[in-house]
Amino acid sequence: MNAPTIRTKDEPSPIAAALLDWYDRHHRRLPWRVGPADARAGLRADPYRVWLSEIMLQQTTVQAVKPYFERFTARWPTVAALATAPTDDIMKAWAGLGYYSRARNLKTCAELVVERHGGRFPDDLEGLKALPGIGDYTAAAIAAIAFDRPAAVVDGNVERVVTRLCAIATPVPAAKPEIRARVQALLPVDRPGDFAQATMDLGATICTPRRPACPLCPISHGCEAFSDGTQETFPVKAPKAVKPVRVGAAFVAENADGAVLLRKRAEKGLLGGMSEPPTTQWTSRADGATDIDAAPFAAKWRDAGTVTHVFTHFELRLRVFHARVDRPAPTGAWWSSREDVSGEALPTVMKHAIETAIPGATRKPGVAGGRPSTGRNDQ
DNA sequence: TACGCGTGGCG
DNA sequence: TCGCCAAGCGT
Repeated sequence: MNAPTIRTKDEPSPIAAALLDWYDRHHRRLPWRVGPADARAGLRADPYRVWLSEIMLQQTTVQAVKPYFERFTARWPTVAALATAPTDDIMKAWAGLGYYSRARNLKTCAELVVERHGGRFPDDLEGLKALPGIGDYTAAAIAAIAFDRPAAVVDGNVERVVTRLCAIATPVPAAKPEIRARVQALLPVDRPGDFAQATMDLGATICTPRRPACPLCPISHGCEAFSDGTQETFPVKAPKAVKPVRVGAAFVAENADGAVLLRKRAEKGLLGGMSEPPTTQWTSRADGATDIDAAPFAAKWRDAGTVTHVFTHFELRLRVFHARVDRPAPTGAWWSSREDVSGEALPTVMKHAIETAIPGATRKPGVAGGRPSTGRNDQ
């Protein structure tokens, strides 16, 4: 940190002033955002849209979130509308975005906002943090962006910007308290929401993990790491554990009409509440059950190939079998018609498994490029 | 504190 | 190709 500058109470620090000035000129335009000009005219973003976007953006890129955000807000324009939506509809709309506990919490949180808070989000950190799915970061982001509260917003971008700015060598996440204190000290009292978004924009576009564009950075003059030429060494991270490999099998059953047999996973845990074709248990043992013997019922199972999918903490190798069968769905399962499959709450890994067995099955039917209704894929 | 929890894009 | 990583939260 540079020598502290003497300034009057409400005057932003030179760093914050430079950052806000840069934000005024270079801010990103995003569907959930109110631009700096409107913000300074007193306009605030809709707390519902800020909340929804922040939940979607947890560990997820802006590019991936955009279409989901548009679909959600078009279908459920208010928190009250979302609160009354069937959980299954929300899970289906969330399918593909990942971290599905976010979708379950989304519904619960909307209900609580309606029941406990009359349909309005709390405007303080404590009230926000009491809601499911809202932690330190999201509470601060909503408080600052939607309610202009002087909250220190610390996400991965801010961690990177601040550890470089102040050359903080403590590994993250242990450095979190120190980072938060630095942010709080920099906070401009009159524009906390813009400051939060400015810091995140800087991290996303200039102060990037690799090859940061320091010559374009509005606060490089105050950056310790830049002056040392060590910017790419921050933030310091603890070494990560190796990923174990798990193996299993998925059984994609297709009937004469092209319907696919699906079942629902347990509500909690991995891919909780989502749908899938029947699979074996996934085991880290190399000799895990990947055989036809593990099929949910006897059929002429054909080995369709293997899907490899990397989760956060393990790698899954899923051997895929395919069969034409004509029988009622077992208890707890259902035949999902050709038209319905694309709209099911299928995680990406399960879509891939089904595609491996039946190319085109999870794409929307009736459009060019879809699988012809008479097409057979048996080899 | 450390782990469980998805997915897609990028160099 | 593949490891890294992206606006974290809950337990």
